[in-house]
Amino acid sequence: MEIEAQTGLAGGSDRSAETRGKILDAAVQEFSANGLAGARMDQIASVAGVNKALLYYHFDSKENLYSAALEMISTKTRDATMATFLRDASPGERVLRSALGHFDRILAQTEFQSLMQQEMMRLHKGESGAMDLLIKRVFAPMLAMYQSMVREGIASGELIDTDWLQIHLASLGTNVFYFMSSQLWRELLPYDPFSPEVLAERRKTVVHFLGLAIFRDRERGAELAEKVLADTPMPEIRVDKSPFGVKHERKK
Amino acid sequence: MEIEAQTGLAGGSDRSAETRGKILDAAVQEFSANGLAGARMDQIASVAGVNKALLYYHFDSKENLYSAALEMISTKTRDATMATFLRDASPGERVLRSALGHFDRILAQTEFQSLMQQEMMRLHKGESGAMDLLIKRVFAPMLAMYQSMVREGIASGELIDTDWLQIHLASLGTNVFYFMSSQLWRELLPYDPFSPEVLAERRKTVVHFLGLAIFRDRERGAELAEKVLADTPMPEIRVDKSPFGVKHERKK
DNA sequence: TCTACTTTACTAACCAGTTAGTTAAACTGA
DNA sequence: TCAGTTTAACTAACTGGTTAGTAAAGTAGA
Repeated sequence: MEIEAQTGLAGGSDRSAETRGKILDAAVQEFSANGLAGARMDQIASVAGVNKALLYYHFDSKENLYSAALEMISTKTRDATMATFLRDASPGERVLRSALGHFDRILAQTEFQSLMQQEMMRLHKGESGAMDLLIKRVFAPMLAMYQSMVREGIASGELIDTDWLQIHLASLGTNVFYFMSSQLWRELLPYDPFSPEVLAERRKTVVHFLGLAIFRDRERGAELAEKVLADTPMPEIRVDKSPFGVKHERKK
Repeated sequence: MEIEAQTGLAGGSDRSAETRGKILDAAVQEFSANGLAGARMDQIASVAGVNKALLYYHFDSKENLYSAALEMISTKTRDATMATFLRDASPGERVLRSALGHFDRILAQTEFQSLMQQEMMRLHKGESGAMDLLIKRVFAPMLAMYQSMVREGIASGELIDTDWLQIHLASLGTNVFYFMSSQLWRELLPYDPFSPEVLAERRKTVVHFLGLAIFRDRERGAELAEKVLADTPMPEIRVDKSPFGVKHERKK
């Protein structure tokens, strides 16, 4: 028995696995750009270079394909994140590293963030969809690890004595908010908030600020921030920035 | 000449103004719950208690109605926010107050936040829509005021010397992220993250954390946080929490 | 000969927007 | 003061474009 068959519903050959991969990639693109309702099955088929009927052959429905795409990208993201937590370093340093990793991951791959935002809004409306699974398999383990990391840091006296969730929210929230509102900053700030230079500066500021905010000894926080930044280069920014996805408009 | 006629497109009688108000309220509800694409004109009409054609009589199109609804609620929010900035207090205290005010505003009225989130995603896709106007009339003045407030605080030595934008992002980001992911926390945390007690605790933590993070003198930050919290009671939480909006499903 | 895939043509639903008409209040002039 | 006229506010029923999903028959490779 093979190891796959997690996401797809049909067949199991090499060829079909490859095709499913192409479809999933196209689906991630289309869904992250247009949302579940806004995405067009024809567009996904066209980008994947296959016939529309094939989407229904492999994944039974639009929702099914959506779930599969969501699961694929989430698993990827989880594995990348968990790696940060497991480094050999003090809890405080790992908190800084994970904040930086989060920043870089959003930079390098917008799709996950975009899909999550949409999924949050769907969850709000009670259309849980594929989220239940993700919560158990992706978010719960990540959060548990984060929690024990921060608690360890508080217990050892390295970090200030505050709610561990607050540190988590402050780290992630700042990044998510910045990228979420990116187009707003573009209009509001007198400089381009997504030029490589400005991004590098933001990255620094995020980590330094966190260093000043959460460490008992602010000087140590600043030093660690410096160290973490020094050995983590900023990822390449993808060039396909703004026009990401295709608009679908009704004709008049 | 009358003062109104800003949002609506037709007539100007008392009766029509009242009807337009009802339609706009219904529209805010439906659009914030379902997004521009997901909202149903039939549903808005039904909630407003009028015929669908009347929506087209008063506002020419779905997009037009959307813009009008967005503008109405944004103006409301801006006025509430500006009030915080203008209090007679030190810059640092006003920063704390505005963070708390932001938290409370999201609590008391989810619609604005929800609409903004959606509008951010549309902006990303280049469908700027009504946002250009809002940026000039709502966000630009708020941001300018915030910036000078923080800079004043840094200049006087009250606040740490960091990018003013970082303080802004950290304050707002934490709140936005918490409420955006509310349903996720509901599943992940061992307690209800939206019970009045937990919310009160979050509110405290947010302000205290900011006090510790941005003030040169941490003790002063803690004291000011205490003071600000003491004279700002938490708003009532609306009871119509989770099921906000109506789902639209295709029939099989 | 089976699995993976294509092609073409279709349907059923959905939903923004329109049309053609109704109601009632306000205005007009003799 | 009231019949006649206009106009703003509103409705019921329909139209037409769009799109998820299906059906059925066929092709290519291993």
